[in-house]
Amino acid sequence: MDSGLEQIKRVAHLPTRIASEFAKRIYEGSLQPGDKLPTEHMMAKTFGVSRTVVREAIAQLRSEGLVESRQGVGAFVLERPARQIYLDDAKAMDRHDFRSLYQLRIPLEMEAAALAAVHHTTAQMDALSAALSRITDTENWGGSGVEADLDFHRIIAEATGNIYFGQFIGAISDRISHVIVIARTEGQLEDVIAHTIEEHTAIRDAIRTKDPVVARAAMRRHLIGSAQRVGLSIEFYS
Amino acid sequence: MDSGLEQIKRVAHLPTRIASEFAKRIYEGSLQPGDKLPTEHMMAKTFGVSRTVVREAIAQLRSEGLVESRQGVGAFVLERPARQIYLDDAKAMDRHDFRSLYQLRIPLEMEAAALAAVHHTTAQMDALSAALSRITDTENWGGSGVEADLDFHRIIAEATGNIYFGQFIGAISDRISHVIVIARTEGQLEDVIAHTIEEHTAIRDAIRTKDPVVARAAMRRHLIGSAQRVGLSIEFYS
DNA sequence: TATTGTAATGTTGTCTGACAACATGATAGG
DNA sequence: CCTATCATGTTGTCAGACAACATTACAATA
Repeated sequence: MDSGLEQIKRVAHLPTRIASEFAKRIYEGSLQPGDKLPTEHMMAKTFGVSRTVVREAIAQLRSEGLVESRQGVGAFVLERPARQIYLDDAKAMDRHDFRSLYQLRIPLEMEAAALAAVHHTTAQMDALSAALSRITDTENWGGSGVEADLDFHRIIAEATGNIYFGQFIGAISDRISHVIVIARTEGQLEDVIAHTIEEHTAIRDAIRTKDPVVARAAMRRHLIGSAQRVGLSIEFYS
Repeated sequence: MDSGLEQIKRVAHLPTRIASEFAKRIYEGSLQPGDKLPTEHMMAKTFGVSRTVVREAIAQLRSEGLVESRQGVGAFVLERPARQIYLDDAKAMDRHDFRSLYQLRIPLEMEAAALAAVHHTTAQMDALSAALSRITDTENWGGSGVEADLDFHRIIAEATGNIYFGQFIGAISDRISHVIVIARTEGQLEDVIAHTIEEHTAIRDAIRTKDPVVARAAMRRHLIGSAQRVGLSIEFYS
């Protein structure tokens, strides 16, 4: 089959064409979050298609997370998630996956601590101390304690001043968070809690020194300790 | 507003319910890539809805990349991309973004080289040498030369034996590849090429020694050199 | 017997019209 | 001023029709 002939014959699917047109407007900024799309009736008239085609196009945009429809009102452009990286979460994470992702997390978190030592702001140090207090003060080690812990790490990633550290470490945290919840619910020994709190405090203090080497070492110690506490043997060379 | 009342009142959007049902079947494996979905007519009868609702559900699934429709034939489940991590590429990458992503890439690639030194297979070493030959032999430094270069790094990531290294480094490579193409098109000095080839050869040879520390150091040297060659000053502590 | 052409049937793509359900704004009544 | 009702507009769903494409079966011809 001559591919030139096939190209001539193929007519683009109408809903996809219209969905692409609006996606383009959203991505290039001429349609902003909160903006209302034209009514279905108006779009059908403007593009010279049936309302069915318009509705299927909106179904596509909805599925892509770009718009939401409100019955009786219209379709509105959604805020695009600040998140620029997405980790597939369709499959439940088994122990091997967790170990693999944890292994990848280690060099990232260590580098983030070093960069945060150099680049943090006063506000970020305050936020880090607040997260540390939430870790220390929690009465729900496996619930809000995990949230505070992951917040602590996210704040460090943000303090690198490099958005990708924030994005990647945030994505990884989201993916492993429920595994950590389960691990903490199953074992709440007091010395485990005490070590975890001490290690986080040491990281916070190390970052405050502004010395990247010290900060990196404190994070390394915590990640090793943390892995051992959940029975993980992780090979790494950082 | 009492949230219990709101829960009772809210009826889920029909196309979304049907799309979710099929997405579930696809994710849990009862529908496999290549399988044909029931006809629209049959689905409408089975679910007791109009064909419009079914079509909007299929539009959603199509938009999620889970199915493709063939006119006159039916809708078929698509292969799910092996990729489990997605980097948003809606926005063009500027120099600052490139530097930030490169900064994050450094600890990952160094750790990957170390792990690859320990875990590589004979086939992976052969593939790495083949990619190295493609780098060395290319007459199109900015085209197939870049492809070979990124393949080289992907093979190393795969040789870690940890799928997340492959996924993350692959995602990053896809995102920065066209920037590298442009950089190489703009400057093709012979000593730049010679250094790049020598550094890749050193990495290949270091991984072959099975010594993670040596491999890590070779990758570090390359990443520093590579950054300098494109005029990037990157702060890192690995 | 093998190949080609045609007809029948089935399926997706699009259109039209109608009504249900929801939302908003204006107006009237207390 | 507040509440209820009505009118109008918009999305959600249904039903029917026809276009466009795909597949299969059967007949005609070499």
